[in-house]
Amino acid sequence: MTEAKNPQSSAAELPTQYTPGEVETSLYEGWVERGYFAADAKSDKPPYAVVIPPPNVTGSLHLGHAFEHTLIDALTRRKRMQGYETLWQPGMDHAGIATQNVVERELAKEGLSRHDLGREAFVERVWKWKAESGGQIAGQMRRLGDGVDWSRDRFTMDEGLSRAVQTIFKRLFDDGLIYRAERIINWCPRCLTAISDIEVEYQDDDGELVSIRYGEGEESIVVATTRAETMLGDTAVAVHPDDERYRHLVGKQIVLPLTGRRIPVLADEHVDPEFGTGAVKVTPAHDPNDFEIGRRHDLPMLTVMDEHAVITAHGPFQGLDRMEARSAIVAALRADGRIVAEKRPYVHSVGHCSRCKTTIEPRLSMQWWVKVGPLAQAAGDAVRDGRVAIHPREMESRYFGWVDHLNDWCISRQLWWGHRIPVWHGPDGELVCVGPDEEPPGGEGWTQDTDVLDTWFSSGLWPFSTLGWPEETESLAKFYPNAVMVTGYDILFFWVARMMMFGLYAMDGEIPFRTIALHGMVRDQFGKKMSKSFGNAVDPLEWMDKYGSDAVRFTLARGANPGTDVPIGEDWVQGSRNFANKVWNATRFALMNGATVEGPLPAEAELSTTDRWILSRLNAVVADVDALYDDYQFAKLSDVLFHFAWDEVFDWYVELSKTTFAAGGPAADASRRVLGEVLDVTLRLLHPVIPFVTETLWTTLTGRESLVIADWPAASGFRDAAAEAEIVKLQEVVTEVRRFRADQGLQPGQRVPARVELSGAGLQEHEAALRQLLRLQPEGESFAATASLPVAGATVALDLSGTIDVAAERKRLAKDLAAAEKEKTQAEAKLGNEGFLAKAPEPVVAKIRTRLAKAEEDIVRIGAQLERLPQA
RNA sequence: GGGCGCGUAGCUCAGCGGUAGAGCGCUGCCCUUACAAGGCAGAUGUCGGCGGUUCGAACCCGUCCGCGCCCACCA
Repeated sequence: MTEAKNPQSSAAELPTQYTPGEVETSLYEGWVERGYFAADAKSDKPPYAVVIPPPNVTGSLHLGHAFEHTLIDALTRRKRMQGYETLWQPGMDHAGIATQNVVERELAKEGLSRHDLGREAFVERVWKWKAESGGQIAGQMRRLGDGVDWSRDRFTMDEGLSRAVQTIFKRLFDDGLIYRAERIINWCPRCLTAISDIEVEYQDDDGELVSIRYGEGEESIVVATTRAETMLGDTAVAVHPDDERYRHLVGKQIVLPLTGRRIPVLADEHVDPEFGTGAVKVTPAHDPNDFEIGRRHDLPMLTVMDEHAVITAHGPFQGLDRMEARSAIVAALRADGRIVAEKRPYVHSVGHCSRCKTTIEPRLSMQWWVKVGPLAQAAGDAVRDGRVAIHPREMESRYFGWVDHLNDWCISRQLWWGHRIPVWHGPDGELVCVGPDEEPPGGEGWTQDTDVLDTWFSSGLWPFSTLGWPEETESLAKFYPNAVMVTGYDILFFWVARMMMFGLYAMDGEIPFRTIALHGMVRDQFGKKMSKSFGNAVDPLEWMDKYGSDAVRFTLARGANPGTDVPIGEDWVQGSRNFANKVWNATRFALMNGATVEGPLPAEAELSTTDRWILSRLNAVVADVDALYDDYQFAKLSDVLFHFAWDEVFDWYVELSKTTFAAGGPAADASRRVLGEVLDVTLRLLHPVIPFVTETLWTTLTGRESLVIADWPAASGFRDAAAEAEIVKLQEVVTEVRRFRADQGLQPGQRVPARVELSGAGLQEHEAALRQLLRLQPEGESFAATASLPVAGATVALDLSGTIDVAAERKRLAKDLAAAEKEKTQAEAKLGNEGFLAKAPEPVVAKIRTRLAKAEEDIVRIGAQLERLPQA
């Protein structure tokens, strides 16, 4: 064996199996300590910035986070290797209502409510929770290998970001884009707060549609409702203006049952005469449509429920919960003979609080609003004019559909956990919006608004608030706009659209990021949604402990087709672990055989065909992977790397190199350098997705400091089509002979005397390797060919000493013959088709001709082989 | 009611106009000195149905059936 340039001891350091364990943790801490992930705003390098979609501090990360982090980490690691000043901005979201609910549930276990503590103590308590949850999340991120700049860690409620919130609030307020108004809002009677339209989840519930007769005799009209309890607040009945049936009643007053109140019948365009009876009860204070009708007709707004959705209207129903009231009122109406029809069950769409699933109660309420018109217009335009690209493209329509038909955004929440609205109320109802450096108005009777802001208000500022805005920091100048926003399609409206609106507004029309790359949701191995209640949710830590972070990451990346959901099962993670182990062992082999990265690659003339083949393929793969990264095709690039590494490098190049190494000499030296090169580059290519195992192997292989700061491979442009074709041919010959051996029941290790004739295929160079791969002995003196296998112009004759299984061989050949004949028929049919010849492009026709020629050749060859077989 | 998308090997999914693919699973042989978390060989599909366009369709068009998601003020 030739002296290796690499210390032989390095291979001995590697055990025969890859065990991720604590290796991963210590590697990660080393990376952080050495400052690899720190982003320097003063750097001359071009910037590449991505913000983390800040996880809610409601607990710990799930597999969906691991997925998203894998993608962002891979992107940023590659860019860092490419020489960009890379910032992966970490941080977390206070997640107002979600976190408040979690802490309230914790309190409930102690038998306490937030009111027992009072606002200040409760908020204190939430901060304590935040510290715990935040610590847990940071730990998970480190375990995953997230290359974030921890020195820049932010929280949506930290001092700087609170300042950003106050600044933009003030600016919007002064621009007239934030206002206060009393409207029907979505009220959660459990969370006791207003929520925005998109925080309402609609689902089909079973209800009961009752038709109730209002008024008496001639002057009566039947209305239908699923919410009978709201009739207590009815202040009109509406019909369509053109509806002949009710024309005589319009303008009249009729008696509202159970109350004795007289309410008008009025005409309004909104009413659909086709629906139900064509008459609608109008409850302006408890239904958004009715509210609009009420506004148009100047109706009284009669509130009959309190914030808990308990009836407040005077009378027998007072104090009843809305659901109790519903049945009580229906019963009372039935007793009065006023129920003229009932439909049960009646399936209809009902809104629920997305946080606690309680049925939403539309409620008339004074709230703060953002006037989204101009902001949404700009957000839509930025995508329309191509300044921001949405990937995958199909998601654009969803974005436009939302941004272009947006109602004003209710931003106030009656919660305690969040950014307090910076407006002070004066004794006479004055409103003063207070900016960050301003003193709130003093004096008697001035109090700060008690509401807090919707949590998405602060996260909407994330791409620039994390960089120091409103200060004009170096970081802001360097890293805004971000390169890409990687996030789930489920929060396109909640978050992405808001960042677009606020980014463009606060940064004077500058977009927050150039590309929006939307990923799907992680699902279980059967494609089912993961959820705790369904019992199929997985703690990423569990799998990381069992199989390593790399395995989890690789599995997630392999499933990441743009915008589509990602199924993941434990078996698949196991498969990825196996891949990591394979890479591990291939590198061990290389080290044991003196593979090296030292010195220049041997000149082309010194390289064997095999070397040139693998280098040619390597360069093709580098180019492919680059293109796929630029298109956010994580699944495909992972697949390309998986197959290149395993099928081509490990199963063929490494196997072929064994012969070369055994022979020694300059060819072996050249191969050692090429193997070193191929592994070096392959490890670099794999590093962004599986950083840990690649780091361990690469530093051992190269003796250099770290792959994290290594250069990303550049395709050299070296390609050798002839070498590629030659190796493909060699693979054909080897596979064919192996197939024969398997069919003949030969044991894989059994040596067989053989005579090989490879010059016809131009494969002479590979005879030694071929003999090694096929376990073929020299023919010896008494050689008697009992089987002769012609393939691809080469012939391999084997001496099976008369033990050939004729039946098996006949079966195999018959099958091949049938395939060749089918092939011939198909090709002939094509070539006999004038339309095809006239219209098909030349390369296609040529391909068919080649196929036909090969099929004919095969038929002759196989026929001859069959003939040579002894009769059974 | 609108909009988007999906039905391809047992499972989960790629492919989106020129001989049907991957991973896992399955069958057989093998502990061949990097790796049994491995090697080699193999089996498996009327590409949801029906029409149409085309020399040629899993891929384009129409239609039907079955799913999923998003949006919408169905009393």
